Amino acid sequence: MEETAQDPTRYDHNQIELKWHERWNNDPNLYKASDSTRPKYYVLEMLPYPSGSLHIGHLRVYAIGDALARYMWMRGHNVLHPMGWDAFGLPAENAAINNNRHPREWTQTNITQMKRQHRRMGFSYDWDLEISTCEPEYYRWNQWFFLKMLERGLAYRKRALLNWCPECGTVLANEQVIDGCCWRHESTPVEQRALEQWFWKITAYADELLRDIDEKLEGHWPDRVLAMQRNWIGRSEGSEIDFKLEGTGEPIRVFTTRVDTIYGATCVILAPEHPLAAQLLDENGRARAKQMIDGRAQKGPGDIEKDGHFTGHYAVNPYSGEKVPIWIGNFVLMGYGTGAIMAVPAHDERDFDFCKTYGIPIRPVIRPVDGVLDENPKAAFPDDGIVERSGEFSGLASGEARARMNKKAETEGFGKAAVTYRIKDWGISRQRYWGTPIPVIHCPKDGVVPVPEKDLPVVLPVDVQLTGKGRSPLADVAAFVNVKCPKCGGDARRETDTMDTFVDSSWYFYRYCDAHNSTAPFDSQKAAAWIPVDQYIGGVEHAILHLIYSRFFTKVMRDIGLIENSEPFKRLFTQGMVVKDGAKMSKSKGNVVSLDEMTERFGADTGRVFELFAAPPEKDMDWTDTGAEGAYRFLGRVFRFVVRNASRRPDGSPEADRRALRKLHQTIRKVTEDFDNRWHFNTSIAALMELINTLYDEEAGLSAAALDQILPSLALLLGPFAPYLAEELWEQLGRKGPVFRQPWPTYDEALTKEDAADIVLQVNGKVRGRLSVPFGTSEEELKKLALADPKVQPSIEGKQVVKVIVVPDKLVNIVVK
RNA sequence: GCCCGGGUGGCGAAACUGGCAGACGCAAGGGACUUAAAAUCCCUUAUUCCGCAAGGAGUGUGUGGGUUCAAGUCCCACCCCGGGCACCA
Repeated sequence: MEETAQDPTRYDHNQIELKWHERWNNDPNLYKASDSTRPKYYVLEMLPYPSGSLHIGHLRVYAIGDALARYMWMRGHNVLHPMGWDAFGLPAENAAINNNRHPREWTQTNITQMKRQHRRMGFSYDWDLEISTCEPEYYRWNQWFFLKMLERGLAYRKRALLNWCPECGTVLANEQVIDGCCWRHESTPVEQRALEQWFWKITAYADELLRDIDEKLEGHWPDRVLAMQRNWIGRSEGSEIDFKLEGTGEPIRVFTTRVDTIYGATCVILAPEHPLAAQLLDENGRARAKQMIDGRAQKGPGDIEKDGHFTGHYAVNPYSGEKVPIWIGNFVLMGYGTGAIMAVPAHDERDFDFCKTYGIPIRPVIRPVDGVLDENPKAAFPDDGIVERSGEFSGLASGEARARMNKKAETEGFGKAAVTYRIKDWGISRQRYWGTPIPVIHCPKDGVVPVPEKDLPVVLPVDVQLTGKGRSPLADVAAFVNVKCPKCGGDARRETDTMDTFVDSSWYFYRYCDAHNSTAPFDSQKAAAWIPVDQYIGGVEHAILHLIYSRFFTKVMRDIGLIENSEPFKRLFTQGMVVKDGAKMSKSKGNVVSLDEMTERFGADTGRVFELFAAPPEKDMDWTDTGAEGAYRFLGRVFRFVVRNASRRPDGSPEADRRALRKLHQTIRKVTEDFDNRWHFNTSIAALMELINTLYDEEAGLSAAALDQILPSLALLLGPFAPYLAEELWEQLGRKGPVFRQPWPTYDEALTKEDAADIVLQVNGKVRGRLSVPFGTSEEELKKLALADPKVQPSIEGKQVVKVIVVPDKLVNIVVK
């Protein structure tokens, strides 16, 4: 490119942005939320993982959050807008294994890089509050929370079959298994392994987590996220009923939601892992059970066939006294309900399939409310109806029958009404290095002994051999493992598993409120001043993982007495993905546009404006370079208009002024409403484009007085979307910044009014003409004008006018026959 | 199978409470400026038909019905696409 003389009307994004970047960086208090006389507003984007460097796919969530933060400042709030790093995690460890770099060093390098990019984008973060979860100052509080959980009986250890990802070399929580595969390795099937693990009792809060969805979150969180959480918690009301093992009388407890069908139960089916199964089965049967368990662990994408095996034993139905066979079946899950079911083939599709296959009788006991009992059903009838052939309960409606049967079970002591949840306790142990050490010590004499609070943090050792193979690398670090028991002083071993990294992100937003506290995770009063987060923004992929863990943590913290609120996030917004060439941006797809490249070519402002303009923020958006050029042209047009007119003092014409000011006030209204109602920044930016188009049209006729109003307003309106350009224009207009501390412009409703009402004239709903009349013209008058209109005349001539609909200031529709 | 979204020009989209469908941008075409190009500025652009033209007539928001003076918007049935859950008893 050839050297050209400096043209002050050229929009040189690099020159402008680097100038302000420099100034902003030299002002550490610029974005400090220090004015507590203003109402608080806490806006937060989900904590990023420092994976390397940012690309334009990452940009979107921050562009949304920053626009909101700046707008809320301008609306007079004291805004908390922090940023930090979810710095523990597997990629760091894998980088260490593959490239022989220490996870800490790898992580630090990435943080430095990404922080530089965040700053270059001009986001309004208070970097003073920056946290990094891999620092002992942070993770010691994970350990502290662990001890609190232990004290309250919310942390426990048990041996269980767990999801093991061979690729990660560690176990996964249920929430981290997707389609039978690991959430990080989409094509790696998860294996079942029996391991001794730490669990947190999220099930103790299942009911409250569910209830607060309705009571506190509904209407403020996206429906689909709430639907996913409800589904995940999976509350189900039913009954637990004891069948008796024939011979010994040992109770076999089943869970059912349809106790009203129990007279139709023709067998009892146990999960193959059910403890009783091992007792009842012979050697051959146990082999079949093992087959079923293994077959299920390796289940591929498709369904598995129903498989069953008769134990040779019988159980007695407590209502009918009938003797039914006991089977094991691969479709009965040990982890849900009681791990045993009664099969009612006539009224449950799965039971129908199973019993059909094995020739077990099918006995209908429910008839449709307005029908008869189907004696030979071709398929299960799963609906509620009227109970038949059920002794004293015959003739009752299903619901009533359930209530009375539950009562009977309770009175006679063989069962009760019961609620079951799908959600299971959160397994937090991980057999990896780069995470928070679990603060307990195993003593041969005293068993599991918590590390005393005064000894926290248990610091992650630096010198560790990482292999990624099977067990925690910490187990091989003698200096770490070998300790004295805090209770008896004898030789003991440290726990070598680390915590799931979702622990780190479950409470970080509290830490921002008091980021440098060295005696507590945070000060309760400081947190109370900011929590709940007013607006949380992030990807929908965390709908059940992070967002349910954080809700759980908040409830526990409340019960500990740290805070008073029960929900962490008042409002949640989930932004759409950035798509390029029809696919989500990712390294493996090779469609990544680096943020640095984009910034160099177009500037941070253009990137932000385009990402907000191309689609409403909750929908996926397509990145195209030509689209970004459009956003760049728009900013250039604004820049040139302001620079050209900053020092002109023209006389102008009242008509041009009126048209331009009308557009200005309409735009202020539009952008304000978009912020306050639905965040459709695409239409806000479209409105700003319309404004600049009008200003170009009217430029020659504008007066100095009009310009004095228009130019500063333009800079302010641009502030949330293109902060660099806004600041530059503000300065060129001779104003003192920063823009985001100025009051948001207000509009005058009277000035937004058009001169005249544009009335559409329709005949039978078809547009035949239009009319310009003063606002408030009477219905009578409009009707008269419409009927007399020369454009309308031909369409009604010779026809009978049946009716005339008049919508004042809008439309007249003449109905003719 | 169940639960959420969604289907509008060549493309991304707008139309918020039923009242002119397609704002705004991209792409495309034309023009101005320029020796030329880039940049910039201006104009055209859903579609079919009639007309030399000014202009006019029709069609059009996944499909089929319905409600209404009036439907992208409301109701019923269905098709397609995306996401979530999926032997949860």
